[in-house]
Amino acid sequence: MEKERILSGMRPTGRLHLGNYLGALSNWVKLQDRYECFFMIADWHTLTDRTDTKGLKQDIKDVLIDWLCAGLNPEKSTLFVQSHVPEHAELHLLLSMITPIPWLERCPTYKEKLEMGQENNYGLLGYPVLQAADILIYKANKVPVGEDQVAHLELSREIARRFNHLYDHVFPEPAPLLSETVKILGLDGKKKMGKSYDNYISLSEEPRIIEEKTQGMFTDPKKIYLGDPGHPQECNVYSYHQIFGKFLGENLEQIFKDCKEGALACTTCKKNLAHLLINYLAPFRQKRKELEKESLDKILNKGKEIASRLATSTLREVKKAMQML
RNA sequence: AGGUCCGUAGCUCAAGUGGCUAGAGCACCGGACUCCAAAUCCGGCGGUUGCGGGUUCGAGUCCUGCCGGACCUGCCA
Repeated sequence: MEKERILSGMRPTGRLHLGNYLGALSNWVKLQDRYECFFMIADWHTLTDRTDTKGLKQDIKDVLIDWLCAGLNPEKSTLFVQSHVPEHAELHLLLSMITPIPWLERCPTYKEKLEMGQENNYGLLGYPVLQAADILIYKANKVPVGEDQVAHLELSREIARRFNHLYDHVFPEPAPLLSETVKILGLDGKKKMGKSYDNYISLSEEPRIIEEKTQGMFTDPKKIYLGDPGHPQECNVYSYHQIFGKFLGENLEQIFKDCKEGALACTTCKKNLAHLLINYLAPFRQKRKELEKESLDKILNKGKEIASRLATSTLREVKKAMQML
């Protein structure tokens, strides 16, 4: 029986951080064996809010390197850059003709971005249509998404349905693949980890920087003096211990108890965490060092080839269905 | 293409009819306080006022050209 197909993507934001890894990437790695996977670096999508394209190439490379460090395997999965397969754009154009604007205007992410003061450009409004094209051009059955992406995926399904109804049954409706992911808050303990909040730890972070950053983490505001009882269940540093502790065999119960009794100083607790993270990330740093020396064009070229073949074939079906061939 | 308005610190905005060294909040950095961090209190950094000309003793402010942006009208893609 044929494997189901998956498409997912990330925007080229440069080096990835723990949030990217725990929230999506580590899950992708697991999906590789069960599904036929297409993983895309969405450089076109990033243009909706990035006009400065200096450094974009490096950002793409950095994302790819981190993917490989995390365990994405180009022998198993197709890793490619969106703009290397221009068929996405052609399908996007065709789909845009059957997509009513109100469908796009009511997207929560779109409305949020506008409220944030982002420029209301054509590409931003059409973002979900391009996303639909990304998915449908590979006839992906499943799309691993976070909660925040469900609405956009719903739109892809509607567009697929509409196309199938108007022309011919070309597209399978892509279903969301919700998998349990680890949510990690940023170093500030307030917002989710994100590059733009500057509250992250990169997968490739230098040990010295990891020490500095963990030292600056937000802790329990009720624990002022050394010896004060802590509240580990509400402390962001403890939640990091919970996430990463198992990898180095930490005794979580002991930490919890010591913190609660005031026996564990936050400084010590943070030093331990830094040590933990440095060890946890050591393999990433090691792997990156090796990969940085290599040319990765081979991987991207292979990805482009496989993706293009499929994309071209789907696009031909689409145009046939529309009586354009 | 034409018309109206606008452009001041990284961000949001101040600077009566031209007039002292262009100010404040947020952000950032440092200090105090903490085992750290946060909160709070001090202190600091930060500007060729979009660019170039002009009028004037004196221009962020007035005139002009360009650049950039918002909105309106036309062009019936």
